Amino acid sequence: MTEKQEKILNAALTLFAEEGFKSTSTSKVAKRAEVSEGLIFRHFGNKDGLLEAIIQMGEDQAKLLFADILMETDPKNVLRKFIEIGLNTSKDKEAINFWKLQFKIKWELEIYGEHKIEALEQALIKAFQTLRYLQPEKEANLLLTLMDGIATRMMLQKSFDLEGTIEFLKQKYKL
Amino acid sequence: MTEKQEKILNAALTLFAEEGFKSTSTSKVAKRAEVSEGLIFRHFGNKDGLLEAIIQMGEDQAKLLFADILMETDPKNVLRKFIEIGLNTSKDKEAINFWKLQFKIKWELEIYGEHKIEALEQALIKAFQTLRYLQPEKEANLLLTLMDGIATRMMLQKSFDLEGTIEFLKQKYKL
Amino acid sequence: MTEKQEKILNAALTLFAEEGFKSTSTSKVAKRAEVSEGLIFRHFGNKDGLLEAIIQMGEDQAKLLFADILMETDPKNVLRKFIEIGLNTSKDKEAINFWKLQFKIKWELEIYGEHKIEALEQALIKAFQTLRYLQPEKEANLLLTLMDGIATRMMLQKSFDLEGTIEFLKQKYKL
Amino acid sequence: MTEKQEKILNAALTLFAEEGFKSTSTSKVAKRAEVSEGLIFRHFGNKDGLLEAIIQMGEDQAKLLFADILMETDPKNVLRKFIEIGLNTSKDKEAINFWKLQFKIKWELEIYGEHKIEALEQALIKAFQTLRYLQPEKEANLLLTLMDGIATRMMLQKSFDLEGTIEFLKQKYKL
DNA sequence: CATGAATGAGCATTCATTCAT
DNA sequence: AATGAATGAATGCTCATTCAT
Repeated sequence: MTEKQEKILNAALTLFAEEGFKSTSTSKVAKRAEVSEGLIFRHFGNKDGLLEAIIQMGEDQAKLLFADILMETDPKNVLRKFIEIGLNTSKDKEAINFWKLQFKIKWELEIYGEHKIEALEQALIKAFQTLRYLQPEKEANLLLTLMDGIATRMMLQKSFDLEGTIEFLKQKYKL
Repeated sequence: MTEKQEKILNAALTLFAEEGFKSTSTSKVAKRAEVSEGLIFRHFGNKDGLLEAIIQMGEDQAKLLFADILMETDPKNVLRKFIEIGLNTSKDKEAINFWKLQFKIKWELEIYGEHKIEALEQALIKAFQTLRYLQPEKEANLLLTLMDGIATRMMLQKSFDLEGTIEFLKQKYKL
Repeated sequence: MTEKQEKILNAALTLFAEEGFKSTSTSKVAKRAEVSEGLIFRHFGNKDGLLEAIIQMGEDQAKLLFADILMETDPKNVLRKFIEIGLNTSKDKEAINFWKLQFKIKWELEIYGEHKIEALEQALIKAFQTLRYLQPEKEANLLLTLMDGIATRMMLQKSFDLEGTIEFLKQKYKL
Repeated sequence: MTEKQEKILNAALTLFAEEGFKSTSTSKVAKRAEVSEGLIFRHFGNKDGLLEAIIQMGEDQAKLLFADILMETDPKNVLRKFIEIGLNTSKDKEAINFWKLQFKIKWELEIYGEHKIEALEQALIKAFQTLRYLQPEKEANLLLTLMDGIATRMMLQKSFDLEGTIEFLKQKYKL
């Protein structure tokens, strides 16, 4: 990965997250990356290729983020760490961009990357099992679904009380 | 509202919901509505005007939908009806399109129409109060947030078990 | 000529003079005339027909204006009145519009209405003859040409000293 | 300046001069320049940018043309050269286009580029002063105004006797 | 690897004009 | 006579992509 390739990816990540994929022209990306437009195509083939590279980059990042949870053995810690993902994200500008892009793409292209969260789902199920919840699969699913809602609010509703919501959640799950 | 105006609105609603606002060209709308492209601009001024008309149309529909909940006096019924919104929507093709569009636009334009759900929030708070929940505002907010998550899954994750999730929710709230 | 026909002609005259023929859309004319766009075509066939009607209207007005000069018998008065046309025009908003339109159209369509000034030319030639100028045709032509220049400046150059120029001209021709 | 850029400028100059700025579509320019339409916008930003480039090109040319007059020291030569500008122009197809465009734009956009002729005006005033004319400013102004008239006729009135008029003028100023 | 000129399809929008009422 | 809905071609401009250097 050359320096210019990275510049392109970073520029594209920011712009796609801010304005959406369709609305961001390759010329805008080139300008922000301070690179000739042709170079984007040399490296990534076409605009979709650029998007894929960014998504891939994101998945790697996500794996790293999730690894911390997956390695946790104490079920309460699993839940706590999962619930706190959003809180940690909200403090890191780059992380926000990454997640924003994930959701924007979900909606723009109507692709829900189920496989990305499979491992996470299993970890949550196991945690709920250990904690003797009656319907651990359903609990896990509901929590995952709720996290989609929290992400939605967190990124779109300016007045959303992220910390309060997370506090309330932890209380509910007795963490 | 002439016949052709309605054809335009319907075509646009479907296409915007399917492909997104930016990705849908006015010419595509015109073709689907079997109408000249110029007519769109005669009636709605510009593409944004068309979108606004659709959103307005949707809001009127939403008000009708919410009115049923707002008039409910029994707190358990308030919660049940609210939770079941998604279920009812999922059976009506037009309603799905409308809600899909709402979410797509949220993400594409990053606008969260908070005022639209204010009345609903108040109704939920009151319901939780009556049911003696300790933190009715937080409960209401969490439920609303969860509904955003359910909507996200319902519309993007093909394998999502909507009915199971709703059943589980009702059980949780003892409805 | 109905009332609405007149409203259309007046609106078109003003707009064509202000913005030019090509740049003025029929819809703008209709709006300013407070008339439906279709009516323009009912009455004048097409946009060119509207222009022709205005030009005709202008020619009638010009004939009236020139008649005063043509009926003059004293050669000095012929010259004076001719030279002072611009001065008189400059005080009448409607007249300015009319002349502006004439020149704009000249340049936009590259039509020089020679026949319109033939009678005037003859009157000037005769005046110069009577005043014993050596080359009355050339004198007449030069004066006519100069008037085109004066009109150009008067209508386009904001700082143009119309009165001074006319005074100077009268002095030159000993009027 | 690439070859295609020049082709665009030349095509645009001709077309704008022949049909006017507003009436000439960028697609027509592209076709005549045998170039893709997009290229016009890549090089000149937008249609106005193209016009500006042409005007700039013309102004450079005009400066060259005027320089010859401005450097002249003999007052009679100043006047003669000035009066003969039109004659020289009339023999150069490209020059005619340039001047035609200047006047068309004057009328289409109602801009009179006063600063362009200031130096020329000063040179004329000085010439008339040296020749002991009583009102050199007024003489200079009148001559400039007359030249606007000559240009108008020369370019719009097919039957205009340019050479005769200039001959007559030279005689009047005893050149 | 990197540039930037060049392309052609597509976009939102405007326009003159027609037609049913 | 008058309206306003409706059309289809054209307009200025943007975009993703290609290619010679």
